[in-house]
Amino acid sequence: MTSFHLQVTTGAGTPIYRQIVEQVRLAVATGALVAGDSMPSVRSLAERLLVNANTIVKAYAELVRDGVLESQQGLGFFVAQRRQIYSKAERRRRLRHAVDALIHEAVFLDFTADEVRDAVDEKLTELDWHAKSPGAKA
Amino acid sequence: MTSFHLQVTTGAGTPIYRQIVEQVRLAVATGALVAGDSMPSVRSLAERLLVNANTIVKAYAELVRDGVLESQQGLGFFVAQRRQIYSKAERRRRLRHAVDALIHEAVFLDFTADEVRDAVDEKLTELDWHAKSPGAKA
Amino acid sequence: MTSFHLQVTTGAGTPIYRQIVEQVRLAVATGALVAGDSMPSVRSLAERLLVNANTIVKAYAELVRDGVLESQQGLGFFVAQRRQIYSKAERRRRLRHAVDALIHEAVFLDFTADEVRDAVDEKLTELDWHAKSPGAKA
Amino acid sequence: MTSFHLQVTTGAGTPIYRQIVEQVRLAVATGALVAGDSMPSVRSLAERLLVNANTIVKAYAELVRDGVLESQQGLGFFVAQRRQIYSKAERRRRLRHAVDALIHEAVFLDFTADEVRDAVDEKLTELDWHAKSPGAKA
DNA sequence: GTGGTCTAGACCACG
DNA sequence: GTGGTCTAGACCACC
Repeated sequence: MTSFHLQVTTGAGTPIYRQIVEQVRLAVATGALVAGDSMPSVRSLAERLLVNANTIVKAYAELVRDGVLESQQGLGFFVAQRRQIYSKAERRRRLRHAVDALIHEAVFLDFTADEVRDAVDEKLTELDWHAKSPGAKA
Repeated sequence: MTSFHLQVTTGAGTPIYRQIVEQVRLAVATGALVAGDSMPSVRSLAERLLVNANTIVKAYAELVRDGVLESQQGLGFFVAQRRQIYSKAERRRRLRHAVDALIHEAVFLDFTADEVRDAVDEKLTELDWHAKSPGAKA
Repeated sequence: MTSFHLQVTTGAGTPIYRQIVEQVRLAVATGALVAGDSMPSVRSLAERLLVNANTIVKAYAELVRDGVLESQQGLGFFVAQRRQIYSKAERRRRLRHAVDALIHEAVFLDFTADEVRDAVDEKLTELDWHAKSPGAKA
Repeated sequence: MTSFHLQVTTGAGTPIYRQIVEQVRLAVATGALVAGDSMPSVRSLAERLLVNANTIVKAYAELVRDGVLESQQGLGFFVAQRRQIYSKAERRRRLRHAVDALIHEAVFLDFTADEVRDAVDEKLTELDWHAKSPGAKA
């Protein structure tokens, strides 16, 4: 049970289960969590974050569906081997969807197109992330 | 559910939701309701006062906006401790957050930085959206 | 709202939400439901089947994730254009998983390998289904 | 929750769960409990009788197996109306059901009939499992 | 102890 | 009215 940092803010717009999903995904992407690591149990995490156990169940279920976690009955959840479960078309579709969400928020916040581009660039260079991971191929 | 007295008179000049707002405010001001007290549920109060549930929703919403009440998803409304309003850097924070969400999804889907940039550019030019609306102020 | 037949049996081993998912998938596969058809509302279906609304929510959510349905906020759920969202590897993985489930049940029921083969053949010829649908390609 | 009398004596020869089973059976037989009556929840009864919750679970499970009680997920246990035991063709029915599940998934994943047959064969030969275990009887 | 399914019923955002 | 998120707490299957 690698106790990586996990934190949720209630009252914010984003649902709690979504925050958990995002943070776990990020932790896996950055290597804070690696394949085989065990996740905190549904109940213990619910207590730690002061949320209902079913909220954790929902978050873990989504991560399982997306191939990020795997469940072992009676043992708990574990970080899965990284694999690309989506078809090329579906991946493009999802990227477009994510871009739309960003633009939607930016429009709502009244930013300009250039400000959006800058913000994206800034984040990309900050991560210094250019190429695909070699082993990943749908 | 501290059952403080609450009473509305229909047919009077003042809207029902305003009467509720005023009475709750008064109750808080006088100490009849203190921080942490739970309010009657929207439905139960609607039944008790023989008014439409949306009327209660409207009254509670105004009290939340004014920081008098707080809502806890799935539990109900509670008398608030204090209130805080954010703005200013909040806008910037939310843009960064939206960008993060996009990048995380892109990383998860195993796209490259350039593919992300292209997808964003594509969407921006598609919308042909360059400048802030004149009346908007950063 | 094409009122195709939908029926659940409580007390059986299979969860209610799973039964719903299967039946909707089958209806789409057989053409009983076609792209654009609207699904019964969460609430109405919950009443009709005498189950909790959240059970329907869970079933519909899974169908959305699998690309079978699409949700339009405030309007309801609709049958989506058929598309293959999974990568080739993931499809093989899922087929293997489905085969494992069958074998597991057959072993548990103490059938022979040939009996399993026959049962599969019987069903396949019954459906007279040989080739991929032309337009489907990940 | 018809609060019929229920009492256990520890230290006696008969196991606690058997005492509970007998008393519930008797209550049903004498009409102290009638069809539809709800039973005390597992946890509450465990607390009331000062025994472990699993003991109650065991007693209730036996009563369910015997058709005395019925369980309604999320609601609790209720005195059953009647009972029915299945077998015989049930085995065949369950195999067909399992096959159907496989075929549905395969159709959904857009595999061909031959691909399904191959996948099944592959798994069967992998297990090198041909015959029934000698002691088993259809 | 673990996860999984289900019920009941709350508020929320959207149309 | 629609779907969506959340809480609370029940039983179930597995280890």
